[in-house]
Amino acid sequence: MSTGNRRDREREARRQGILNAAEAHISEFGLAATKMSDVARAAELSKGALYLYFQNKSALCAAIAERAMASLIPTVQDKVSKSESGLGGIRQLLRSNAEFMLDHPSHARLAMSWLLEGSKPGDVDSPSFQAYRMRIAEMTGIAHQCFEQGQRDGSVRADLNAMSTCLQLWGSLLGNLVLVASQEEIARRMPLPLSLSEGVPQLIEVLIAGIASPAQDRP
Amino acid sequence: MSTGNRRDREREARRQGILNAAEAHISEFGLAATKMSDVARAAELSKGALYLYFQNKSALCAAIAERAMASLIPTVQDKVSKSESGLGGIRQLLRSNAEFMLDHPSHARLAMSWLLEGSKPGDVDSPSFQAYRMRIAEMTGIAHQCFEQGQRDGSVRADLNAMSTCLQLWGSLLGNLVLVASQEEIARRMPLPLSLSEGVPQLIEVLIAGIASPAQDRP
Amino acid sequence: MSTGNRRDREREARRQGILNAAEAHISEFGLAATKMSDVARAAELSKGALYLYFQNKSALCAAIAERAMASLIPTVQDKVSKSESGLGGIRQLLRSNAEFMLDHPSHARLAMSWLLEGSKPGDVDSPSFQAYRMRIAEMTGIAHQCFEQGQRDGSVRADLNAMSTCLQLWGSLLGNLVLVASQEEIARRMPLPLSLSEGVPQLIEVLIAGIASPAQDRP
Amino acid sequence: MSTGNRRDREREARRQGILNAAEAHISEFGLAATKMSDVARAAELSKGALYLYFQNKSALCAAIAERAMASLIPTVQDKVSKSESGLGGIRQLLRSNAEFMLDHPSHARLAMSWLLEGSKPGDVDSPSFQAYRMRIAEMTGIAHQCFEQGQRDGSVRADLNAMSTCLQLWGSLLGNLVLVASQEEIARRMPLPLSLSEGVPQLIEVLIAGIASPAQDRP
DNA sequence: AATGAATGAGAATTCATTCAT
DNA sequence: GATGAATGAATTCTCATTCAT
Repeated sequence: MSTGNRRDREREARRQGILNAAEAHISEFGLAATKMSDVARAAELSKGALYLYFQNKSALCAAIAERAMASLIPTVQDKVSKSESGLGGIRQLLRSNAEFMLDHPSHARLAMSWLLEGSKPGDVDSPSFQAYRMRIAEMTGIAHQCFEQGQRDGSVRADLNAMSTCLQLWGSLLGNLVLVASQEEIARRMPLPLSLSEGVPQLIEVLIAGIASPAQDRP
Repeated sequence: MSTGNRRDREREARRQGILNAAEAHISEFGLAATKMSDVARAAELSKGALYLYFQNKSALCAAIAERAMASLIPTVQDKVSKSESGLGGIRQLLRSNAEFMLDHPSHARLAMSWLLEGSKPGDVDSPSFQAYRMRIAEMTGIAHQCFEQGQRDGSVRADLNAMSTCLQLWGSLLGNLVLVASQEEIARRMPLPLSLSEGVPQLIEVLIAGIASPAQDRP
Repeated sequence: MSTGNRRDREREARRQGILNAAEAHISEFGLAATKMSDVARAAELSKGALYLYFQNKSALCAAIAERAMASLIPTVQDKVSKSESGLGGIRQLLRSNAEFMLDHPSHARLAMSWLLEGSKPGDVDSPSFQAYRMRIAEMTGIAHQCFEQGQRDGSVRADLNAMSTCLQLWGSLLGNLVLVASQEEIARRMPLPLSLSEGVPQLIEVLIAGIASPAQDRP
Repeated sequence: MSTGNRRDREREARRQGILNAAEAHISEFGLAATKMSDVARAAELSKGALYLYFQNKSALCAAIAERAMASLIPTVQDKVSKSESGLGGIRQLLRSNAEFMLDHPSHARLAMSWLLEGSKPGDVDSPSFQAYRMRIAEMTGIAHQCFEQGQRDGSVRADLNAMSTCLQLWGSLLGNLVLVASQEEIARRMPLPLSLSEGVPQLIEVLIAGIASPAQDRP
């Protein structure tokens, strides 16, 4: 994996630095409010240098998302493999995802913003985006497998469509984690007695309970 | 409610026309891609006139959201009141919300975009925003009441925090309805065998099952 | 032709003002050195306002070229129609074109720069460009007719392909008028004893002599 | 001419490689669309290395033009010296130039682009540019001599100013060869039934006929 | 000599908002 | 009330040139 080449290592380090800077800014201010110049400043680089590492803003975003998933997948795989039931695997999967997005709020903001803004033609052709797509396939594969195993081992309701439900679980998690990341905004709309992030474990249990086989797995 | 004054009626009609135009454009293209000039053109009004009815773009958005909730609340109240159990009320509430957002995808897009973009100082002071806040309080009130009733009548799990869970249900619904509204974007990321909107009733049943008391209400 | 509408007249006046400003700047500094901000400043307008009148820089250029040809064509038509021979018509056509480009050096610079820079996809779809294309067709039509008439009336060599030769005459004229417009640059490359513009009538006579029937029309 | 020094020979080879790369790219895409990085990539050299061989982009262009003329001049001299009349010499000169520019479209594009863009202060002081200026003087000298010989031997019209007409012939040729090189662009403006390059010999004959003494040299 | 990462001064274009009519 | 022309700050992206290694 390592090239052994100093030049390459430095280049990769810079690339990571840019991703860190962008991620941090998106976490705090959101995607739309994150300008390339903000990223450049945060990365202590000139605006032009950004474009030596990423084709354009869209590719930069894709790279953030890709890196995030790439780092999350091994954890998920590990946790899932240690679960004794399919349902347990789903629980681990949800927990890992939630934990990750709580640590990296930019991921939730980015994923959702991206869906809402839509992509310009050409955006989806960047190498970063292609890589991102592959990660999604990996993660989706894990979830799907888990779900079907759960249906086979009786821990998960058999009447649910696996693919469809997995997507719904992810949508639910993502929706809620955007709320968490936007707690400040929400507080402008309604009184919030508690910290949103603390409720996430409960949310996961509700979702798990929702897909569990009737006489099963109440923790 | 009606002033009986032609001038006022016309003014209100124009206002509604603008809201319709904006809502339609946001439904189709998203918030960021909806320019004030697009709204003006669709409303067959000049750009300047928009500002006679709404302080700024943010207030226009607030007005859209407010109108949406205002129109939804009576339906919800009616449906909820006819439910025999608290859990049934929650189900009706989720169904009504889902139905509404499926009919008006702008609502889901707007609500989420808004959270993600954040608001500029001053945005939250507009009359439209204040009105929106009141509607949220109403809706929240209904949900909260329902939930607690469900806990009292035994249909809803007693171990859940009412306020927190209501918000989570809404987050789940919203997250999923954004996915539905962004089906095209999602299809660029993964293969989608089915129409996302068709899965919404199932999602609601999963959520309901998740909050139902153990030996209860499996449809 | 006139709309009788003050608004429209003012709008058209502004449009012309922008065209004038752009033309003047291109005449003096060339196309590549003419920035939209230069045009805006010269037209005493904001940069944004330019885009109320022209889709983009390319469309602005097309409009300059179109206006130039539109104003030139009637003169040419008049002069040509008064010629007693086809060859005489060609002479008038060349003279009119030359006179015009000497008065408006931007036209020669623009036409040539445009060829050299190439056009981005989409550039050729602007209304201005379409209009420009129609003007070219008109002018080409006049030249072609003239040429063939000359071949019929014996004043023009019969061995020449009409369309091809017309284009060559235009290429020759354009090439030379770019030299005239770039006299300063040329002077940096070689000693120039005389004003280039004064030689243009002679050039035209050389070209005319080149296409004239052997025993004909030596002035 | 050769230093006999390996170091120097290698350096010169690299220099030529850069010129080849630049020439090829300009031929295909034009001057404005030819970036220094394109040249570097095509020359299989780093961007920085370019600047070890050429002061800047402008000097690189000058060197291309200089090399082109340097290679063309001997041919021209040879052809001209074998002509039996001054007019014949001019014909050979035009033919050689045309042939060369058809083979190396970059030369026409470059020469014209250069005139149109203008030169920044300092550009004309580079060694390459000085050398280019000398080549122009040589070529001009040949043409001028030829022309005057033609006037003495009666093959060329005596009423034409030699220097002025030579420049005009060159302007005509250059103008037309830019059209040839931009055939694609022209096709976007008007229907082009024929290949422009095929017409060049005819153009030369027209020009020759235009400067020939009345009863002379019709081929 | 050679590298190629970094710079930074723009370039075109966009759009919410204002204001004279 | 209504208009729509005008603004101008902001934003993304480019590219000739430099310089530490």
